[in-house]
Amino acid sequence: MDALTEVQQQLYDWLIDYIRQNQHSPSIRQMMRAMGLRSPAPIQSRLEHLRNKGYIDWTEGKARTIRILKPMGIPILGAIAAGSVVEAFTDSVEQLDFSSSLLRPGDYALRVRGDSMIDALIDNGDVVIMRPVQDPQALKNGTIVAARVNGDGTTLKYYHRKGNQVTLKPANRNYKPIETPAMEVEVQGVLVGMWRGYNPVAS
Amino acid sequence: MDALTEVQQQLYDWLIDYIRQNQHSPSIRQMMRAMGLRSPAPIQSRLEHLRNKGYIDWTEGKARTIRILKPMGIPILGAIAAGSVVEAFTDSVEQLDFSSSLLRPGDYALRVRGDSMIDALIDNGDVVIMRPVQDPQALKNGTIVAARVNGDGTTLKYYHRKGNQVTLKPANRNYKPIETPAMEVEVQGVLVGMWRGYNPVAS
DNA sequence: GACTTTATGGTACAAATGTTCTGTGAGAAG
DNA sequence: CTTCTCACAGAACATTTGTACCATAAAGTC
Repeated sequence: MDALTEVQQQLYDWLIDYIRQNQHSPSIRQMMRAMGLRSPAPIQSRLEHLRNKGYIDWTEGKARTIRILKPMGIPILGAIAAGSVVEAFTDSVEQLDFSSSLLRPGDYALRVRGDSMIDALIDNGDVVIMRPVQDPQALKNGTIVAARVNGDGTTLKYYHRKGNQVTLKPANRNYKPIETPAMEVEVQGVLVGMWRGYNPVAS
Repeated sequence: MDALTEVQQQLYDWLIDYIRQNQHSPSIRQMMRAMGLRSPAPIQSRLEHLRNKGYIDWTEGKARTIRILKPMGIPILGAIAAGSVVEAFTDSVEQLDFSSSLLRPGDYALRVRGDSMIDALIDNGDVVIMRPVQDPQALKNGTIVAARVNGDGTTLKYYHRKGNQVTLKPANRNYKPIETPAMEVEVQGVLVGMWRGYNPVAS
């Protein structure tokens, strides 16, 4: 990714902020005013530079169609020590992207009920993000899947297959694995992510 | 939230899909063509209905400025049993929202290093989403915070305060709590969420 | 100095676009 | 039946808006 000049960076930062707040891109004359300019031409020029450098894109001739190509999300500022006190904030620019790369169309979420996956650090109340499987044959052993056995109900388990025998293992010693023919198992999705929300105002 | 007529629902669904894919709202004539109409007036009418019912909003007179008011995200299809096989998919319409309500401007993420929060089900490599604290005095005991002690480094710990004494407790018996005067503790954020990504193609 | 890139101001134009108005018709509610 | 709401077509208009062109100037590069 090419570097930006100062004014290009200013416009780019403002653009991202505007789109985040308003859910749509501004018009060129809006950017003109925001940058303190009195002509649309400089904005046009900066936008073309931003496009040439791969930061943005838009549909030519159409109003307010600028797209941010770099993933949007919240910045991962650095690493935090959960062991001993070691690391401080850095100026890392890694981004946690919720919009495009992590989630795909078709993904869905499930709220976890129960504690059978507790050893996999998935708790009751957590939200798991699942992705439908196109090719059940390509499923790797050890992946966590949402599977329905015998039309009964959907459970979250480790998936293990040996020949035509499938074992669904919970991550909790108090529960027993389910062993059944592959025919009986309908894999509804593989685990791609997990979200746990905290309420900061709790006592 | 008021109910929608069939054509209104169609337009609304198409709108959400379009905005999700293109990062900007379509024009009225685009919607017209997508709905198979030959006049912009019906779209105008449907949009006003959607606005009156609280689903969308836009800036009058400006092109492509429609905003979706209902949170966007991926649908939470239901609950999944992690204990025993109990629940099936439902037609729940709850949404896991990554764009507006869960995350706020100013939020940032940190990648967790170490295992001191393992008993809180936060693992090495997880990404925690933190929110800056406006009023450190209002911090409740028991919340998980990113705190810097004595200018040393930032750690993720449970926050407990008693008078002017602050205790930062790890969620791992192998580590000891840090006890220090409140003066020495700089709380950089409270935990509002946690994300763990899985790679479905792993063996 | 000559040349290129970038930044800026000003103006102009065609296309895109939101909006309004008129008229017609279907269906539900009273 | 009357009334109301909603849906659709067609046309027209004013504004917004992307784009192009011309000219000036500052800064860096050769």
